Amino acid sequence: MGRNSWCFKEGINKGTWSLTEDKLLTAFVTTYGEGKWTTVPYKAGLKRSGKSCRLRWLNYLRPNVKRGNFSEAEDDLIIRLHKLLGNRWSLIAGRLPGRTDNEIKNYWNTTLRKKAGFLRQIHLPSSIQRHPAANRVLPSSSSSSPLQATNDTTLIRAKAIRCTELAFPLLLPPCSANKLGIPTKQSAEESTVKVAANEMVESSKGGFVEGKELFQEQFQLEENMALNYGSFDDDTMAAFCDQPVVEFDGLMDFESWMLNDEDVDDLPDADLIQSLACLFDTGGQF
DNA sequence: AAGAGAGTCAACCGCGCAGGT
DNA sequence: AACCTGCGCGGTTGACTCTCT
Repeated sequence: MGRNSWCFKEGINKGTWSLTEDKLLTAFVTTYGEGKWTTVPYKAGLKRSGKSCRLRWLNYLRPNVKRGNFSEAEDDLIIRLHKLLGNRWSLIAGRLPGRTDNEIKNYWNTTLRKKAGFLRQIHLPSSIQRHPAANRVLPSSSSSSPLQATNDTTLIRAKAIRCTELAFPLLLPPCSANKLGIPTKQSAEESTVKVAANEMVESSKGGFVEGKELFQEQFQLEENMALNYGSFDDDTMAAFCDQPVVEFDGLMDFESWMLNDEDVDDLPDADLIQSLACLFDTGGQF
């Protein structure tokens, strides 16, 4: 099925690109533009496959490709988007200007997977069932559906389930350890707090609320910042408007966020959006 | 100093989709 | 309907670097 054009041909170079090859490819694409990758090697005088040229351009040579370390804000955004979208690296990359899907994928596999593991320590009692929508089988491109949880990336939408006991990583300002048995901020990264849904706990906004309300508060706070297009700081819980911020206040904003962005070329289809709607639906009761 | 093991990341590979013939 | 072309995607590989002993 049309794979011949990408396949190995006699005398083709493989492996790391040389400076000369980079210059040839950059000069060609800068002059003639992207596209028609199968003809690029011939026209540019490169002994590479078109596929290799495309990859090299997109992941390395293209202008505005951001190199170097990921910021804390980028880490958080990737983790939250991965929780939402799964291994759809191109979609995730679409939300991080200058980052490529390959780079994000590598970064996830080498670094963020562990970090995300901690953030995913939301404790679910065995009796809790996921919302039926989360198990729905999607048509066609379901193999890359954001709902498809990989072995280690179980999609958990806390608002879509009913809990009797709640747990979350401590991202809130430190509460009194004596009152709640909550560790201090310093040890928060290794711990998960368990609070009964009906247990009265101190809210970050002041006063006491039930555990489930605090969890909802925490969840919404995180979700808003993750889906806002600004960076944020877990220590202060303050969003920084260093990039255009899109308010996230539910599915409709999520849809518009995804659909109105010209940089996103792989848009969710109607079923996907419907499924996301189900995930954001509390199912009537928390 | 050197060898082993772990971590990182550029690049490759196979698959599948959309559109054209 | 069947096949071809062009392309994009996600998983995997392997060379290189870093860290530990």
